[in-house]
Order: sequence, then C-alpha cells, then structure tokens
Amino acid sequence: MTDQLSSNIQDYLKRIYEITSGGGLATTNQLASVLKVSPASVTNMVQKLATTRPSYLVYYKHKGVQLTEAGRLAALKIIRRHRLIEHYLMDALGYTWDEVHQEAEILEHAMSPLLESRIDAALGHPEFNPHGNPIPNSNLSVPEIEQISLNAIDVNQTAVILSVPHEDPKVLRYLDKFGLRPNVQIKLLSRTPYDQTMRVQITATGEEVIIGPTLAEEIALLIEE
Amino acid sequence: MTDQLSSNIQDYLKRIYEITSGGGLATTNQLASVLKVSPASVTNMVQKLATTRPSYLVYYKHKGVQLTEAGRLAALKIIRRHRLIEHYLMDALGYTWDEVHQEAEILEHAMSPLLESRIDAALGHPEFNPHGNPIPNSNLSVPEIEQISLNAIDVNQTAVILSVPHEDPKVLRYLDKFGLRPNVQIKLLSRTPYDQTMRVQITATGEEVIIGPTLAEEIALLIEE
DNA sequence: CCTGAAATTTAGGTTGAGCTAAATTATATT
DNA sequence: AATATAATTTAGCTCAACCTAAATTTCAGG
Repeated sequence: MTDQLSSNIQDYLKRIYEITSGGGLATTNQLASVLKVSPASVTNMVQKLATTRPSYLVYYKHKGVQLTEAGRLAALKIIRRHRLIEHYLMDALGYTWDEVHQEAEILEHAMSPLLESRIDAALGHPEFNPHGNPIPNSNLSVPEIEQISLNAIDVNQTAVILSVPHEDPKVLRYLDKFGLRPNVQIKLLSRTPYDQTMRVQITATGEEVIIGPTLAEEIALLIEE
Repeated sequence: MTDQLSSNIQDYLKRIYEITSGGGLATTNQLASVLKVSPASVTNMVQKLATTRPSYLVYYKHKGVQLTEAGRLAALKIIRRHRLIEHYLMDALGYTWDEVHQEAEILEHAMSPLLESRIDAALGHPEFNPHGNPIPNSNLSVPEIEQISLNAIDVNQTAVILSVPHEDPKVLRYLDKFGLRPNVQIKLLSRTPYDQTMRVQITATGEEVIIGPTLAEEIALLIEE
C-alpha cells in the first residue's frame, strides 16, 4: 500500500468505485466497456487486484467485484485529485466546464501529494467542484448531500441542478447550451406518460427545455423544500 | 511526428539536448548515467530513435548522438513545459525553489497544449523562469542571454546569478542557504591559485561565502558592465 | 603500435498490460 | 429444463522498455 499504484490500476479502481457507488457490484462487461479493454483482460486484472496484499477488491466469480476498504481509499484519493484539478483549472486558469474533464483524467495520475494540498488550499478546501461533484477531503471522507435524478421528481416541483456527472464534452456542451448546468434552478413543467419526455423550465430565464429520460438520468438535483 | 511521444522517449531527447547544448555529442555512457539505465539499453534505444521516420537523432556509432531538427523541437517542447511548470508552481502555488524540479519532471509529461498555453498566458509569456533558465516560446525559439560560469570571472568583478541549473534539491537548498540564488548580485573577492577556491560576497547583505570550483561550475552568471 | 576504456553486439530473460479465439461454465429467465 | 447471456479459462501472441553476461569491436592516448 506504500508505493504508488500505476495509472491503469488507479483507473480500474476509480471506475469500480463509480459503478458501485449506488451499491451492488461492478461486472466484467461494465468495466470492459468503460475502460475500453476486453472482458478477458478485465477478468485477468481483477483477479490480480483481488489477490494482492492488501487486496483492493473482492472478486465474486461470475458476479462482479466490489472494492475493499483499501480499494475504496485508493479510488477516493484519485477522485479527490480529479475533482480538485477540475475545480482549479476552471477557477485559476479559465477552463470551461467541458474542457476540464479530459485534462483532469491525465493530470490526476501525475499529481503529487504536495501539489494536491497546494491546490486544495488555493481553492479554500472546497467540498464540491464546479461540476457539483463532492470532493473527498484530505482524510478521504466524502461530503454528503441529498441528491436525486431529474427522472425522480414530480411535476411542478422546483429543484437546483447539483451536478452533471457525465464526462463527454459534447453532452456537457449540449446541456449547457440549454442552460442546464450546476447551480441552476429549474422547475419540472410536465412529463408525458409513455416516453417520459419532460418539459423543464429554467427559473432564471423562463426558458423551456425538452429532455428525454436517458439524458435526464445524467442530471442530479437538489430538491428545494 | 503527429502522435505523442512516450515519456521515456521525451526523457531521452531532453537529456540529449541538455548534454549537447554546449556543442558536441552525447555519449552512451553519459546518457546511461543520467537516465539511470544500462549502456546497452541506451544503444538500443538510440538506434531506434535514429531510424524512425522522422528520425529524432543521428547516431555516430562509437561516438555518440546528436539531435536532428525534429529531435531538437521535441526536446524544446518538453523543456518549455518543464520550465513553465516550475515557474507557475512558484508563482501561483507557493512552491519553493528546491521543490519545483521534481514536480515538473512528472507534470511535463502530462501537460496538454491547452494547459501549456493557459499557464504561459497566466505568467505573461515569460522568457525565463525563476531558476533563470530560458523558456522556449510557443514557436520553440529560445531566448538568448550571455552567460558565464562563476569559475570564469575575474577577482573583484561583479555579476548577477542568472541560474543554477542543478537539479538536486539538496544542492539547491545548500546554495540557497548562503544566499546563492538567481537574481542575486555577487562580487568575487578572491580565488586561491592552487585549488581555485573562491570567496564570494553577496552584495545585498555583505556576507561572504566560500565556494569550490566544482560547485561554482553550477552557477551561471550575467556579467554587469 | 599497444592497450585500456568505451561502445556494441549477441543471446536470452523479465515485466506489465494488453490482445485473440475457442471452449467451457455459470447464471438468470422463460 | 432449456436457453441465451455473461463470465471464465486456456493457450498463445504482442509490444515496449528494460535487464544481464559475455564476447567483440572501435577508438584514442601514451
């Protein structure tokens, strides 16, 4: 646990964390698809990661994997760096919302503990980044916040966009164009019964946006009482 | 030339650039020692680098290597990044002189063109970094300045420390402790005939430092008229 | 010209992270 | 119980960048 994990292993752990964050296991195929490697390679790697000391995950054959505490901490470490970088690039270097993810994806593996702490300090130890994602603190505990998908709120309910966890710049730019970005207040005007298409109003501008349930799943909300 | 060079190749080119910057060739053993790999590995790698299209260096068997124009540009690209990072970390994130080199050594390989340009802009397109090293501009042309080693000035001559190209934090901290760092004005008080030991005075404080010729070689000066 | 140092070659080995194809085994659903 | 999907195993392959040891070649200085 002392020496640095290679960046591909960090990627495995990060992805497993993301996939299992809602509970449950990460399957071989899910990992293969998100890491863009073959299922056979995933099985291989995952077996290795399960048998190291300390082991980073538990491997339920034919079922999937789950992080151990060591794996969870390793994942949080890299997620913390990722989100700090995103935040910093936007705050300090004028990056836009859709530019930061790719950059952070690379830099997170090249960041020293010192740089991490300097950036954290420069940002004033933030709990959330501009994407609305929680930033694990230096003890790797994750700020909690009640959040819910756009698909799960009722018609006429008002909410604030907390985060758009999607990574694809195209999707982010698309949503941004319609004003759908973190810290924006919205109201659900209607949802059609069959295809679940929604009309959403941006409170500030009064503009209306049509959005389907697939994309809506990507939008995390904070309900306003 | 389109796709990114792997970081070990970037390191080879950077080191060759540094070694040959005073003219001449970089030998196998020099490279092996600075890259911490075996001479056989260097020969191998160097032969590969000479036969790629475009070739990054010319290989004079048993003599050494020299960068081609493509190799020189690739080296300057990475050196530019290295020096921008050093500068930025000190300016924006409170790094000290001796902390930046190691960090830059890693980050230089993880830096996108976008990040490079943002940092360059944030620093106001500097020509030199706090180490006193020239920063190639975005066209990769290198600012020139007349510089000379501390070993090469005359007694009673006044000069300003331009740079301390050394990389070892211990050496940097050692020199720093005595006030020997870039932009400091000094005067050579004396040089003993046999072992070339020098007494150097820091103009600002009036303090005197004893320094031997080996360490003095590491200090580049700008002569004041 | 001789010799030692430097460089090279040869041959083979290692590590890590992948890949394929085909066969097999589990699991989950009908 | 049958079947399709998912996962696994097996065997063997690739690639890049290293390594070693020993033999050999070249070069440069005395």
